[in-house]
Amino acid sequence: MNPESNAQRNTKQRSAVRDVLAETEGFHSAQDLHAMLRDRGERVGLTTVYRTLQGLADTGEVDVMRPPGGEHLYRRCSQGHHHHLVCRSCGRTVEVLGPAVESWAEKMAGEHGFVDVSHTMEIFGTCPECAQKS
Amino acid sequence: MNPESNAQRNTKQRSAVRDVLAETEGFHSAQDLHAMLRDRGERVGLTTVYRTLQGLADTGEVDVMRPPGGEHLYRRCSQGHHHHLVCRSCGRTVEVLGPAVESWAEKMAGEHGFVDVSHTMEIFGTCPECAQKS
DNA sequence: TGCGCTTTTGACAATCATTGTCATTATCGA
DNA sequence: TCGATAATGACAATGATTGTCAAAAGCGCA
Repeated sequence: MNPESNAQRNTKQRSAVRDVLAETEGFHSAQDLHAMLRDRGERVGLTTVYRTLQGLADTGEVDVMRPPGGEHLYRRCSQGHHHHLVCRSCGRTVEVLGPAVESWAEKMAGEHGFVDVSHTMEIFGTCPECAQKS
Repeated sequence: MNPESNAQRNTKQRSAVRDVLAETEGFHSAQDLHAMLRDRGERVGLTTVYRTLQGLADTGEVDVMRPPGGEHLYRRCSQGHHHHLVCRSCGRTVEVLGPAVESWAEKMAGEHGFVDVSHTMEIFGTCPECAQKS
Protein backbone atom coordinates (compact mmCIF):
# COMPACT_ATOMS: atom_id res chain seq x y z
CA MET A 1 0.00 0.00 0.00
CA ASN A 2 3.00 2.19 0.06
CA PRO A 3 2.42 4.67 -2.70
CA GLU A 4 6.00 5.72 -3.11
CA SER A 5 7.31 2.22 -2.61
CA ASN A 6 11.01 2.84 -2.45
CA ALA A 7 11.57 -0.83 -2.06
CA GLN A 8 14.87 -0.40 -3.86
CA ARG A 9 17.40 -2.23 -1.82
CA ASN A 10 21.02 -1.42 -2.03
CA THR A 11 22.87 -4.49 -3.14
CA LYS A 12 26.45 -5.13 -4.14
CA GLN A 13 25.35 -6.11 -7.59
CA ARG A 14 23.46 -2.93 -8.16
CA SER A 15 26.40 -0.83 -7.07
CA ALA A 16 28.68 -2.87 -9.24
CA VAL A 17 26.59 -2.20 -12.29
CA ARG A 18 26.42 1.47 -11.47
CA ASP A 19 30.18 1.52 -11.06
CA VAL A 20 31.00 0.10 -14.45
CA LEU A 21 28.54 2.46 -16.03
CA ALA A 22 30.16 5.34 -14.21
CA GLU A 23 33.63 4.38 -15.35
CA THR A 24 32.99 3.71 -18.98
CA GLU A 25 32.33 6.06 -21.79
CA GLY A 26 29.86 5.49 -24.53
CA PHE A 27 27.23 2.89 -25.00
CA HIS A 28 27.50 -0.73 -24.03
CA SER A 29 25.21 -3.69 -24.34
CA ALA A 30 23.99 -5.60 -21.34
CA GLN A 31 26.20 -8.47 -22.32
CA ASP A 32 29.19 -6.16 -22.59
CA LEU A 33 28.63 -4.84 -19.12
CA HIS A 34 28.22 -8.33 -17.82
CA ALA A 35 31.54 -9.32 -19.31
CA MET A 36 33.23 -6.28 -17.79
CA LEU A 37 31.90 -7.18 -14.40
CA ARG A 38 33.24 -10.67 -14.69
CA ASP A 39 36.64 -9.33 -15.68
CA ARG A 40 36.65 -7.24 -12.57
CA GLY A 41 36.01 -10.32 -10.54
CA GLU A 42 32.50 -9.26 -9.61
CA ARG A 43 30.14 -12.14 -9.56
CA VAL A 44 26.93 -10.89 -11.09
CA GLY A 45 24.42 -12.89 -13.05
CA LEU A 46 23.42 -11.84 -16.50
CA THR A 47 19.80 -11.81 -15.51
CA THR A 48 20.57 -9.39 -12.76
CA VAL A 49 22.43 -7.11 -15.09
CA TYR A 50 19.41 -6.97 -17.35
CA ARG A 51 17.05 -6.28 -14.50
CA THR A 52 19.27 -3.68 -12.93
CA LEU A 53 19.63 -1.87 -16.21
CA GLN A 54 15.89 -1.90 -16.66
CA GLY A 55 15.46 -0.42 -13.24
CA LEU A 56 18.03 2.26 -13.88
CA ALA A 57 16.41 3.04 -17.19
CA ASP A 58 13.05 3.41 -15.48
CA THR A 59 14.38 5.93 -13.03
CA GLY A 60 16.15 7.76 -15.82
CA GLU A 61 19.62 7.06 -14.53
CA VAL A 62 20.70 5.52 -17.78
CA ASP A 63 20.06 6.03 -21.43
CA VAL A 64 18.79 3.27 -23.62
CA MET A 65 19.38 3.21 -27.32
CA ARG A 66 18.02 0.64 -29.74
CA PRO A 67 20.18 0.74 -32.81
CA PRO A 68 18.79 -1.00 -35.84
CA GLY A 69 19.75 -4.61 -35.96
CA GLY A 70 21.11 -5.11 -32.55
CA GLU A 71 21.05 -5.23 -28.85
CA HIS A 72 19.94 -2.54 -26.53
CA LEU A 73 22.72 -0.22 -25.56
CA TYR A 74 22.97 1.45 -22.20
CA ARG A 75 24.86 4.45 -21.01
CA ARG A 76 25.17 6.42 -17.86
CA CYS A 77 22.82 9.28 -18.29
CA SER A 78 24.12 12.69 -17.60
CA GLN A 79 21.22 14.11 -15.68
CA GLY A 80 18.83 15.96 -17.82
CA HIS A 81 17.17 14.90 -20.97
CA HIS A 82 19.18 14.91 -24.14
CA HIS A 83 19.49 13.18 -27.46
CA HIS A 84 22.19 11.62 -29.52
CA LEU A 85 23.86 12.23 -32.77
CA VAL A 86 25.36 8.96 -33.89
CA CYS A 87 27.79 8.23 -36.66
CA ARG A 88 26.45 5.28 -38.53
CA SER A 89 29.91 4.32 -39.68
CA CYS A 90 32.16 4.51 -36.63
CA GLY A 91 29.54 4.75 -33.92
CA ARG A 92 30.87 7.95 -32.45
CA THR A 93 28.25 9.62 -30.31
CA VAL A 94 27.66 13.27 -29.60
CA GLU A 95 25.22 14.45 -26.99
CA VAL A 96 22.92 17.18 -28.11
CA LEU A 97 20.43 19.25 -26.23
CA GLY A 98 17.21 20.48 -27.70
CA PRO A 99 14.86 22.14 -25.31
CA ALA A 100 12.75 23.14 -28.27
CA VAL A 101 12.24 19.51 -29.16
CA GLU A 102 11.24 18.58 -25.65
CA SER A 103 8.59 21.22 -25.43
CA TRP A 104 7.39 20.50 -28.92
CA ALA A 105 6.88 16.85 -28.05
CA GLU A 106 4.98 17.77 -24.92
CA LYS A 107 2.82 20.22 -26.76
CA MET A 108 1.97 17.76 -29.50
CA ALA A 109 1.06 15.10 -27.01
CA GLY A 110 -0.99 17.57 -25.04
CA GLU A 111 -2.94 18.67 -28.08
CA HIS A 112 -4.05 15.11 -28.57
CA GLY A 113 -4.84 14.58 -24.92
CA PHE A 114 -2.00 12.19 -24.29
CA VAL A 115 -0.60 12.03 -20.80
CA ASP A 116 2.43 10.52 -19.15
CA VAL A 117 4.52 11.41 -22.14
CA SER A 118 8.01 10.39 -23.03
CA HIS A 119 9.87 10.41 -26.27
CA THR A 120 12.92 9.12 -28.04
CA MET A 121 14.95 10.74 -30.72
CA GLU A 122 18.09 9.80 -32.48
CA ILE A 123 19.94 11.49 -35.27
CA PHE A 124 22.03 9.38 -37.58
CA GLY A 125 24.63 10.64 -39.95
CA THR A 126 28.19 10.25 -41.10
CA CYS A 127 30.78 12.07 -39.04
CA PRO A 128 33.36 14.31 -40.72
CA GLU A 129 36.18 11.79 -40.45
CA CYS A 130 34.24 8.88 -41.84
CA ALA A 131 32.88 11.04 -44.62
CA GLN A 132 36.43 11.92 -45.64
CA LYS A 133 37.56 8.32 -45.80
CA SER A 134 35.00 7.26 -48.35
CA MET B 1 29.67 -6.02 -62.34
CA ASN B 2 26.62 -3.92 -62.75
CA PRO B 3 27.14 -0.97 -60.45
CA GLU B 4 23.52 0.09 -60.25
CA SER B 5 22.22 -3.43 -60.16
CA ASN B 6 18.50 -2.84 -60.36
CA ALA B 7 17.98 -6.53 -60.30
CA GLN B 8 14.66 -6.03 -58.57
CA ARG B 9 12.32 -8.48 -60.13
CA ASN B 10 8.63 -8.00 -60.08
CA THR B 11 7.05 -10.93 -58.35
CA LYS B 12 3.53 -11.68 -57.23
CA GLN B 13 4.66 -11.84 -53.64
CA ARG B 14 6.22 -8.45 -53.70
CA SER B 15 3.11 -6.90 -55.18
CA ALA B 16 0.98 -8.69 -52.66
CA VAL B 17 2.93 -7.22 -49.78
CA ARG B 18 2.74 -3.78 -51.30
CA ASP B 19 -1.00 -4.21 -51.72
CA VAL B 20 -1.75 -5.04 -48.11
CA LEU B 21 0.40 -2.17 -47.01
CA ALA B 22 -1.47 0.11 -49.36
CA GLU B 23 -4.85 -0.95 -48.09
CA THR B 24 -4.26 -0.90 -44.38
CA GLU B 25 -3.97 1.97 -42.02
CA GLY B 26 -1.52 2.16 -39.19
CA PHE B 27 1.39 0.01 -38.26
CA HIS B 28 1.55 -3.72 -38.53
CA SER B 29 4.13 -6.26 -37.64
CA ALA B 30 5.63 -8.55 -40.22
CA GLN B 31 3.70 -11.40 -38.72
CA ASP B 32 0.48 -9.42 -38.91
CA LEU B 33 0.98 -8.72 -42.55
CA HIS B 34 1.79 -12.32 -43.17
CA ALA B 35 -1.47 -13.35 -41.52
CA MET B 36 -3.43 -10.85 -43.61
CA LEU B 37 -1.91 -12.22 -46.76
CA ARG B 38 -2.92 -15.72 -45.82
CA ASP B 39 -6.46 -14.57 -45.11
CA ARG B 40 -6.61 -13.12 -48.57
CA GLY B 41 -5.63 -16.44 -49.98
CA GLU B 42 -2.21 -15.22 -51.05
CA ARG B 43 0.42 -17.80 -50.54
CA VAL B 44 3.45 -15.96 -49.27
CA GLY B 45 6.09 -17.27 -46.95
CA LEU B 46 6.91 -15.49 -43.74
CA THR B 47 10.55 -15.27 -44.71
CA THR B 48 9.60 -13.53 -47.90
CA VAL B 49 7.46 -11.03 -46.05
CA TYR B 50 10.40 -10.13 -43.85
CA ARG B 51 12.73 -9.76 -46.78
CA THR B 52 10.30 -7.76 -48.83
CA LEU B 53 9.69 -5.39 -45.95
CA GLN B 54 13.39 -4.93 -45.51
CA GLY B 55 13.73 -4.07 -49.14
CA LEU B 56 10.87 -1.59 -49.02
CA ALA B 57 12.33 -0.03 -45.94
CA ASP B 58 15.66 0.39 -47.68
CA THR B 59 14.10 2.25 -50.55
CA GLY B 60 12.10 4.36 -48.16
CA GLU B 61 8.76 3.07 -49.31
CA VAL B 62 7.75 2.06 -45.82
CA ASP B 63 8.22 3.32 -42.30
CA VAL B 64 9.76 1.15 -39.67
CA MET B 65 9.11 1.67 -36.00
CA ARG B 66 10.72 -0.24 -33.17
CA PRO B 67 8.53 0.16 -30.13
CA PRO B 68 10.06 -0.85 -26.84
CA GLY B 69 9.46 -4.46 -26.06
CA GLY B 70 8.22 -5.67 -29.33
CA GLU B 71 8.36 -6.48 -32.93
CA HIS B 72 9.22 -4.14 -35.71
CA LEU B 73 6.22 -2.38 -37.10
CA TYR B 74 5.87 -1.41 -40.71
CA ARG B 75 3.66 1.06 -42.45
CA ARG B 76 3.21 2.43 -45.89
CA CYS B 77 5.01 5.68 -45.79
CA SER B 78 2.88 8.63 -46.62
CA GLN B 79 5.26 10.68 -48.66
CA GLY B 80 6.90 13.30 -46.61
CA HIS B 81 8.63 13.01 -43.33
CA HIS B 82 6.60 12.80 -40.18
CA HIS B 83 6.67 11.37 -36.69
CA HIS B 84 4.37 9.37 -34.51
CA LEU B 85 2.57 9.78 -31.29
CA VAL B 86 1.84 6.32 -29.96
CA CYS B 87 -0.37 5.20 -27.12
CA ARG B 88 1.62 2.76 -25.09
CA SER B 89 -1.52 1.08 -23.87
CA CYS B 90 -3.76 0.57 -26.90
CA GLY B 91 -1.26 1.28 -29.66
CA ARG B 92 -3.29 4.01 -31.29
CA THR B 93 -1.13 6.11 -33.54
CA VAL B 94 -1.35 9.74 -34.48
CA GLU B 95 0.77 11.29 -37.18
CA VAL B 96 2.39 14.52 -36.22
CA LEU B 97 4.36 16.97 -38.28
CA GLY B 98 7.16 19.02 -36.87
CA PRO B 99 9.08 21.05 -39.35
CA ALA B 100 10.85 22.65 -36.44
CA VAL B 101 12.20 19.31 -35.38
CA GLU B 102 13.42 18.47 -38.84
CA SER B 103 15.38 21.63 -39.20
CA TRP B 104 16.68 21.41 -35.68
CA ALA B 105 18.04 17.94 -36.36
CA GLU B 106 19.69 19.11 -39.53
CA LYS B 107 21.20 22.09 -37.83
CA MET B 108 22.59 20.04 -34.96
CA ALA B 109 24.11 17.54 -37.32
CA GLY B 110 25.54 20.33 -39.42
CA GLU B 111 27.16 21.99 -36.46
CA HIS B 112 29.07 18.81 -35.77
CA GLY B 113 30.00 18.30 -39.39
CA PHE B 114 27.81 15.27 -39.88
CA VAL B 115 26.50 14.61 -43.34
CA ASP B 116 23.93 12.34 -44.91
CA VAL B 117 21.66 12.88 -41.96
CA SER B 118 18.50 11.11 -41.00
CA HIS B 119 16.66 10.88 -37.75
CA THR B 120 13.97 9.03 -35.91
CA MET B 121 11.61 10.28 -33.31
CA GLU B 122 8.75 8.75 -31.48
CA ILE B 123 6.54 10.12 -28.78
CA PHE B 124 4.98 7.70 -26.34
CA GLY B 125 2.15 8.43 -23.99
CA THR B 126 -1.22 7.29 -22.79
CA CYS B 127 -4.15 8.34 -24.92
CA PRO B 128 -7.18 10.00 -23.32
CA GLU B 129 -9.34 6.89 -23.43
CA CYS B 130 -6.79 4.58 -21.91
CA ALA B 131 -5.98 7.16 -19.27
CA GLN B 132 -9.62 7.23 -18.25
CA LYS B 133 -9.88 3.47 -17.90
CA SER B 134 -7.16 3.20 -15.33
C1' DT C 1 8.61 -17.31 -78.86
C1' DG C 2 11.66 -20.29 -76.30
C1' DC C 3 16.03 -20.97 -73.46
C1' DG C 4 19.01 -20.40 -69.83
C1' DC C 5 21.06 -17.71 -66.35
C1' DT C 6 20.09 -15.58 -62.05
C1' DT C 7 17.19 -13.97 -58.62
C1' DT C 8 13.58 -15.14 -55.55
C1' DT C 9 10.93 -18.03 -52.95
C1' DG C 10 9.67 -20.69 -48.85
C1' DA C 11 9.85 -24.46 -45.43
C1' DC C 12 12.62 -25.33 -41.80
C1' DA C 13 16.41 -24.92 -38.70
C1' DA C 14 19.38 -21.94 -36.21
C1' DT C 15 20.44 -17.87 -33.62
C1' DC C 16 20.41 -14.99 -29.88
C1' DA C 17 18.89 -11.29 -26.97
C1' DT C 18 15.68 -10.92 -23.55
C1' DT C 19 12.34 -12.62 -20.10
C1' DG C 20 10.23 -16.07 -16.84
C1' DT C 21 10.88 -19.26 -12.97
C1' DC C 22 11.78 -20.38 -8.41
C1' DA C 23 14.56 -21.89 -4.62
C1' DT C 24 18.20 -19.60 -2.07
C1' DT C 25 20.29 -15.50 -0.13
C1' DA C 26 20.85 -10.82 1.46
C1' DT C 27 18.89 -6.45 2.94
C1' DC C 28 16.46 -3.32 5.87
C1' DG C 29 13.42 -1.76 9.44
C1' DA C 30 11.86 -2.62 13.98
C1' DT D 1 19.41 -9.40 16.40
C1' DC D 2 15.35 -11.18 13.81
C1' DG D 3 12.02 -11.88 10.38
C1' DA D 4 9.48 -10.40 6.35
C1' DT D 5 10.38 -9.60 1.84
C1' DA D 6 12.85 -8.06 -2.11
C1' DA D 7 16.85 -9.48 -4.92
C1' DT D 8 19.76 -12.82 -6.90
C1' DG D 9 21.21 -16.19 -10.31
C1' DA D 10 21.35 -20.59 -12.84
C1' DC D 11 18.65 -22.37 -16.17
C1' DA D 12 14.84 -22.94 -19.25
C1' DA D 13 11.67 -20.79 -22.29
C1' DT D 14 10.26 -17.52 -25.50
C1' DG D 15 9.91 -15.52 -29.87
C1' DA D 16 11.23 -12.50 -33.44
C1' DT D 17 14.48 -12.41 -36.97
C1' DT D 18 18.00 -14.45 -40.03
C1' DG D 19 20.45 -18.29 -42.53
C1' DT D 20 20.15 -22.20 -45.68
C1' DC D 21 19.45 -24.34 -49.95
C1' DA D 22 16.85 -26.86 -53.34
C1' DA D 23 13.02 -25.77 -56.31
C1' DA D 24 10.48 -22.37 -59.05
C1' DA D 25 9.83 -18.15 -61.48
C1' DG D 26 11.30 -13.77 -64.00
C1' DC D 27 13.91 -11.35 -67.41
C1' DG D 28 17.07 -10.63 -71.24
C1' DC D 29 18.49 -12.32 -75.46
C1' DA D 30 18.74 -14.93 -79.69
